[in-house]
Amino acid sequence: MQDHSDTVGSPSARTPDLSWAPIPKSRAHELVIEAIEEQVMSGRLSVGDTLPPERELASMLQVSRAGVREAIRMLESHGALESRVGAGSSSGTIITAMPSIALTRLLRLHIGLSNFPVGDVVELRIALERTSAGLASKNADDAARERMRETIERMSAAEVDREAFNEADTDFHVAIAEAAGNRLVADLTTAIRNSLRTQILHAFHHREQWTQLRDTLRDQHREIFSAICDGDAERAAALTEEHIRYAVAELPEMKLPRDDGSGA
Amino acid sequence: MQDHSDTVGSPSARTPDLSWAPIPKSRAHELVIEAIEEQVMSGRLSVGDTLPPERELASMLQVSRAGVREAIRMLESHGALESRVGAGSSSGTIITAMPSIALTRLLRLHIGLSNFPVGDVVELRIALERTSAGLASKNADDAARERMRETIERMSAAEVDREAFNEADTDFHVAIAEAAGNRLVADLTTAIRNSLRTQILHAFHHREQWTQLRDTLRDQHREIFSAICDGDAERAAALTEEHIRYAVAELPEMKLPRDDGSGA
DNA sequence: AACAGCTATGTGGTCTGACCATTCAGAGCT
DNA sequence: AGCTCTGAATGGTCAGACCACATAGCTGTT
Repeated sequence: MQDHSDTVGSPSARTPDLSWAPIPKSRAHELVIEAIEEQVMSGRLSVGDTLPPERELASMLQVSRAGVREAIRMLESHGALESRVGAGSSSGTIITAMPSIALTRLLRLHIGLSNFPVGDVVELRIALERTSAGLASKNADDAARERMRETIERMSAAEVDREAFNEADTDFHVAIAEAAGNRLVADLTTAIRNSLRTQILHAFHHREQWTQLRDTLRDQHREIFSAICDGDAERAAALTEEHIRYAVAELPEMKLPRDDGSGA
Repeated sequence: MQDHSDTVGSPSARTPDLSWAPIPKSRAHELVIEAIEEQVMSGRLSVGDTLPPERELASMLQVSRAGVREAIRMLESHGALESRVGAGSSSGTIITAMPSIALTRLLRLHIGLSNFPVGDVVELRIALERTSAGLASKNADDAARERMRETIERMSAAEVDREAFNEADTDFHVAIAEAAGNRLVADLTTAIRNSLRTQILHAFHHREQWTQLRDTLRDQHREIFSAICDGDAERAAALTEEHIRYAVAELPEMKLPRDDGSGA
């Protein structure tokens, strides 16, 4: 933790620039977070390790247990921790690595707050999936290709309904992202997909006759799949962008953010 | 996401693969989060509004104040809330919209946990900034162009040191992202840049003679700037990718994540 | 009346201490 | 050996108190 006494500043400069205000972090839980983050950054704590028990951490850092718990909650909300009750080796608060869940919640929240228009999200999705498709064209192995093929098969099933189709659709894009070999991009792709899940499904249901749309989307998947198998990165990327733009254009209801508040 | 061991896996079948485990939400703070999120998603709460006081919320939801506070911390860590002490109108817990800070912390944390190799981050950065450059070529207004020009000027100053150069460098890329008119992409770009800030600076300092590198990078910025002013999206994107790849290649030290744990 | 200063009040921030619920390791019994 | 049961460790929750802080509004002076 840095001392917040660094008001120093350059004497000669006349307020040189902004620089984030060096807010005095007086809040206890932030100290705890800093302490934990320091351990993580220095490598003394890594995935799988367990934190000291809350009570112990509290006494070590000289804060109350509530403060420790608040810090743990914040880290947990970032997908960096997980708490398990009980005794023994598998209990306690352990360092984890589940950023995509955290990213999903974060994106969903801010989309809900209308900070991120759906159009912006779509643009990001295109950027990500172009990259994924390109990388997948080079890196995909047989198993990955099989996963993609399987989703297309599911999309082709005669009895497929909207939910199942959407699932298969999602799985196809996630499979590409994972095949690309870039965890970060894959996680972000998953997060975006999950953030928009409700709205996509909503749009699908507002589509009276969807069999034609379904077939078109499935065929586009086939083409993308083909390009990836051919190792044609450029074509895969272009087709992916085209596919996404087409889908968005065909599902205008997706842009309606406000729905009912009934969570599933 | 966690290990993708949870995905498919069973080739034979159905496995609706619902993803979301039916977690028994026994934890109190999760209920509180759901309650707040519901208000947000339904639009009853939006940016600027204030939440009921903690004590009141606690009694309304029939949980302890500690539970409420933990929920608030989690939302706060996502940049969706901010708490202020005191009385009167500007106090209390208010809904905010600061996703970029949250994204920064999240990325930094997971990069620290080695979940996201620097190479993956770079790939994402390229995807984002290609998009930004492309969009900026179409959307940039005079003010935005002026901001970019100013950063190039700062990079050209005779007395510029590594810190100042890095600041200007960052500002240039952020200016492009903002000029693109896509908040989400801009925030992510900022977050990535901030996440890597320490390591970039570290790499810069390990570079004995850096004047040549500095000039090259600055010239690349000039070219990108020129392409954007010309409205040449394709060229701007290509130059940006080239620029980033060049910088990464020239700063190999950036890939060393582990440092010493001694605070500066 | 206008202003300055003080106080009341409401808010988050923190701490303490207790108790509950869950889980596992190991003692003890069959 | 195998099973059962108990103890202990751990997170989950709660209640109540007090502190720090910032505004709103009252009070007193000019």
